[in-house]
This record gives sequence, structure tokens and C-alpha cells, in this order.
Amino acid sequence: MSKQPHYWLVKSEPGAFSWDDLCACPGRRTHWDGIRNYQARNFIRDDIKRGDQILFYHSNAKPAGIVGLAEVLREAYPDPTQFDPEDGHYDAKSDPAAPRWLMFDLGARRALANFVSLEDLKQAPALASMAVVQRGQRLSIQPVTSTEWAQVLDMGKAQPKAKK
DNA sequence: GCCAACGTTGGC
DNA sequence: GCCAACGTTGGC
Repeated sequence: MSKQPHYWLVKSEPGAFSWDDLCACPGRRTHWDGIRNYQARNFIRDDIKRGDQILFYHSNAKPAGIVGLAEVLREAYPDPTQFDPEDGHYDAKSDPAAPRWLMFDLGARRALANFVSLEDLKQAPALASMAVVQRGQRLSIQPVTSTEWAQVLDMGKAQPKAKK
């Protein structure tokens, strides 16, 4: 039971919600709603804690990659979009007395000085087992190890080749 | 726009 | 409870 923050990677399609969109939100924070995958839901419910650190990843982007760092500001609570028939994430089978889907709040910390593309991630031997570089990995919230976190931050520094 | 890989659904 | 069909994700 360490007090160390956990590390995560969240994917967002910039056409739907980009890093810039997050930074434009009041307080540079938002509700991370619309998650409709049980594995991701379980991470939200069980593991994502206030203060955890997040890599903000643009998927379906040219190029795809990590643009910035965010932080968990509020832990799991029910996602209201599941009860809204007008919403694209509506789930008729979810019981308001026992909501099936959860969300959390995150806030932008800072952009990476150097965008770290998916290609960069794949090139880094230290990241060979990172979830996001695995073929066919579609999970939109992924755990990141502290080693991977440190490596990505290093790659995201202003002079990526200056590593000694 | 293509399509491989994956998660979910539903018939049986 | 199996598994084929389907819809979605997301890199390319």
C-alpha cells in the first residue's frame, strides 16, 4: 500500500476531445466520461486515485502520441451520460440504483516540451512491453509503470537526443 | 478508407 | 457456456 501515485495512459481522439480542448476547459479540468469498457471501468472503480499521474495520448491522430501530462483530481463517481437517452453513450441496461459506468475527473498539468509519437515509443527498447505499443491494444485507459513513466518524460524533454 | 484485432452480443 | 457474427478501435 504505497503512497506513490499510480501512473496511467488515457487515449483521446483529438477530433473528439484534444489536449487543447482539455486546456481550454474551466480550471483546465474535466470529467472523463463515456468509458464503456469493463476493464477500463474496473481501473476507474478500483485503482485510479486522486493524485495519480496521467499520460495524455492522442489516438487516431496524425501522428498518434503523447502530448501532455495530467493528474487525477476526483475519484470514481457515476457517469451521468449512461442515463441520458440523448447521449451517444446511453446505456438502457444500466440501473440508476447501481450505475454500471463510472467516470473520474482529471486536470491538465503541462504539455510535453517534445511530443512523443507512437513511433518514438515503439523505438524505445525500454518501452517494448508498454501496453500502448502492443499490437491490437484498444484499451482506452492503461496502467503505466513508474519506469515507463520516467522514460516517457525523458523522451518528452526539450532535447530528446541530449541523453547522456 | 482499409482492415486486423479485439470486445460484446445473442442464438443455440 | 460456446462461438459466430457483429460493431468498434485505431494504426496505417
